[in-house]
Amino acid sequence: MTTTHELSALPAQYDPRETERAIYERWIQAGIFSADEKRSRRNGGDRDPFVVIMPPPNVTAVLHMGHGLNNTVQDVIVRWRRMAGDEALWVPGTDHAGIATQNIIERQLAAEGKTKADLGREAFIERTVAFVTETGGEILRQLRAIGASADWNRTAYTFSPELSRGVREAFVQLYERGLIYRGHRVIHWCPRCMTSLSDEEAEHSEETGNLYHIAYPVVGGKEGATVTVATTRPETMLGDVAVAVHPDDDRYKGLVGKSVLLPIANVEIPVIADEYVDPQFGTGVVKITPAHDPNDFEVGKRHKLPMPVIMAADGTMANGADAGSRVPSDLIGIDRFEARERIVRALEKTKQLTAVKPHQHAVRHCYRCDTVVEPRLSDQWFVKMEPLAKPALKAVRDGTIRILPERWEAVYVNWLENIRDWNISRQLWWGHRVPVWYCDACSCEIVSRTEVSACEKCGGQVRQDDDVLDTWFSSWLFPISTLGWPDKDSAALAAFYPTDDLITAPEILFFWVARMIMAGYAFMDAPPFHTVYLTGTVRDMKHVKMSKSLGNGIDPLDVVSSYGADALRYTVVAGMGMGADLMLDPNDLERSFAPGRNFATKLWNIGRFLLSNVGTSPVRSVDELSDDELTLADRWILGRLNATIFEADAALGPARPEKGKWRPEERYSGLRLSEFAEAARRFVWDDVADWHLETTKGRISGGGDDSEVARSVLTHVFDYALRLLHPVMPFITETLWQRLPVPVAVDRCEFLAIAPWPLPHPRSRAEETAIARFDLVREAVSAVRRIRSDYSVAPGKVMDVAIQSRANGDLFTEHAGLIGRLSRATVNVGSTTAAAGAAHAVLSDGSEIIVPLGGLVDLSKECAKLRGELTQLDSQLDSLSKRLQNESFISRAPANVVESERKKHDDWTTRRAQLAEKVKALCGG
RNA sequence: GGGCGAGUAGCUCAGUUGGUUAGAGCGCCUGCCUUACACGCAGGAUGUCGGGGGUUCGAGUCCCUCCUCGCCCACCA
Repeated sequence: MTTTHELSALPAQYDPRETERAIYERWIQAGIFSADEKRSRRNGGDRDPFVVIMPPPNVTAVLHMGHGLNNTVQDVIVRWRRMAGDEALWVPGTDHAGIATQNIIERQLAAEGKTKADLGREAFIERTVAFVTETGGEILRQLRAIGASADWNRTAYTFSPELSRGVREAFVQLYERGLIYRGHRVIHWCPRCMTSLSDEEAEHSEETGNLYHIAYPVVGGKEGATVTVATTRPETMLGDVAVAVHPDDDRYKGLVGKSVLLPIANVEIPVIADEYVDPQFGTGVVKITPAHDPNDFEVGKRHKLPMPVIMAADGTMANGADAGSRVPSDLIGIDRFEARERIVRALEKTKQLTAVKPHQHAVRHCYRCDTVVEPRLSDQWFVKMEPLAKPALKAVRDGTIRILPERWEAVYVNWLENIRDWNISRQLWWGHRVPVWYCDACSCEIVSRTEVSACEKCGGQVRQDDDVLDTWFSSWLFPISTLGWPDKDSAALAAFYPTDDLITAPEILFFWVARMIMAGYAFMDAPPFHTVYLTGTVRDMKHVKMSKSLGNGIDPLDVVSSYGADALRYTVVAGMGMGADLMLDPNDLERSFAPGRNFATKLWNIGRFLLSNVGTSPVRSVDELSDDELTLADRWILGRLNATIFEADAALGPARPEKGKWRPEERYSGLRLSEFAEAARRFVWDDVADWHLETTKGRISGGGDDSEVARSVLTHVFDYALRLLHPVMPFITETLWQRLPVPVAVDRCEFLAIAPWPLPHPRSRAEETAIARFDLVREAVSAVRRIRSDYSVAPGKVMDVAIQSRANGDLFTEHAGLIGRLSRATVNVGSTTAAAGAAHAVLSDGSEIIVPLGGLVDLSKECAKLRGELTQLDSQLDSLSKRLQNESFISRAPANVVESERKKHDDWTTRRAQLAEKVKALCGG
């Protein structure tokens, strides 16, 4: 793209579809999203690096509003820093998503009437690779449509050879440090996905089930003696190896040491005493099923009990290890829930089911397929988390890392303080294979960074562990592995690690964010980032989370094609408080995205005005303009621009902690994107478009020196407005900026996307008075307009207006023409006496607006209005007087507050007198 | 069961350390196609700031309590 001006006029209507794709293409070709290691200060360059790692979406994902929101926020921040002169890097990527992807392929196979076993492991993986290769890049392509300025040359994939190397390195390092071990214990098992899950992957949900009371006969006791246990999962009773009571429970003291007969399985099991039992709950007797309940497993270990497995991997009943023939033949192969029914019925028949009570309890479900998970005894690989958690906890406590919004810090701390070991092995085919080899000949175990083909000790055959690693075991390395780790000499790692902000959804605070922090300290001895920003959730108008399955989703690409990416981005950014949920109506996209679309159109039309009025020939630089060349309106808008730049910077920054750690006063500041967007919108719409632009209308066409001043100021102001808005609305601002008249003698870069972020103008000193004085002019205009509206004076009729002002007569005299033009009136400034039959208004400086209505209007209306005002003023004045007579107030309130209240009292008193006089003159009495 | 958050205009939400007459967008009402813009312009209405109590000269803001929603965590079978 060239910087020469487009001489053709802008089309009347902005068509995002026509422009967005082309502009994005030019950005890519210019390479402005590519970060250069050598320019990073850490590598001897002259720019601060600013790095954001994109939360990698699943390779199989399709873009939804959640991605839209999250990636827009990231892009706004990255674009802001890029313009601010940082070496900005946004690393994109995807996640191979073990369970999720495998499920999709399995579903495809099922549709073909096949299972993964039919294919075998190798063919299954080949097929999955083919699928991922074909469809995997789709979501990243979609992100380009919303303007994501990521460095696509660095696109990462958790299952790529490079990142896989990091996964192995991490595993081996942790193993060598004794932080990875194989454990035999009860874990969460999804019978549908046929794999183990981590604690985090087994989600709780409150459900009403039943608490079944079952009587177990006491062996050798009195005829008919029983103990009654309570359970929510009767089918697990076949795996019972004991019943337990509390050691101090007098009810059952005599029973401990005796045996009971387990119904159906017909095995004798002991009664034991264990502190774990709560005498208050249920019957005070607990059945102990070590292989199918984590607590019972602990009890079982303490009492050295056998641990029979009575369920197969798919959740059907089976006699597994140590089960003997506990499961009767008619239950074998029966699904666990069906088996529950059957067992309950059988117990009813034998009168051993003594009660069924509804019971609220938390049931865990698989986070991928929602199947109820089954606690199951098995061998898994675990990461010992406590040593890893320590530095991660310290980092947030001491301000090395901050989490926004603040409240999530407590959640984070709570999780880390109660951290439990992480089950990282999955019984899947799709994922990084556990890098452990076994030699059966000498029964040794080899953990290796490279492939092992023969036993190191005996040269015998080896076989690799069948399991793969949890997907999160690769994504927790993302901030380091995408930058080249474990390659210690990686230029990218040196230039860009630690990164800066991490922007993601709170759902993965534990899955991903906390673990990345742990990995950062474990492998780099440094935090991965200094700021975690957790966005809200996108919901529909009933506050239900948007999801494809519920059919209440919005496809961001629909929004892009209807209203443009900028409309989507602005709406999302402006509508979202920090960490707050965003409500959008999937049934009314037009209304939902109106704020963004309307604003984009507004910008477009300002651009059209500029092009047709200011033209395209170079303008003077504002820096050359002297104060006396500028009109009051010019000085006002330049002042407002300065204020807006300050507001924008205050809302967004600081970009990084000034002294390495967040100091208390800066810790929760910045990243208030909606405030930033709102400040920019107010400036463009309320100030530039509604006021300043209107004041230039007579000037530009007038020719001469002032015409040049007006062209210059308006161009400058719009230029800077486009810069401020570019991070939020990159496409339309770039389009308009490319056509802006270039200031004389000012170099400018090729793209707005890399144009310097606005700095406050040096002219700022005199601005405060200019702002106050022009505000009075605006007040006068509004007052006249209100009178016109209140009295229904026809829009076409030019009204005669008199302004009386003691303090600012010169101001109004000077601007009488402007005030008249903006309010459609002929304005005279002087000492006209209040005429009967005229409407009045008082400005904040005490100046009076008088509009003779020439009998057009019923005066009683004006009088009623004035009397109402008077009454209101009286009551306000009354409470203010009381306050000022209150000695506590005078003595305890800060002096400046008291002073301003006094001044207010004086002002109001004057106003009251004027008003009363007016009422008397106009309405008599 | 533990912890956290929210309740402000019809809707979605701002309201920094307590201090002018509580704001914005959308919606609504009135009038306007005023040659950049009807996706617009001008004007307007609407709030016992969830209820109650307290601290204070002063509370939407701080404290207590209650009510209503939401979220996170949790091995009571």
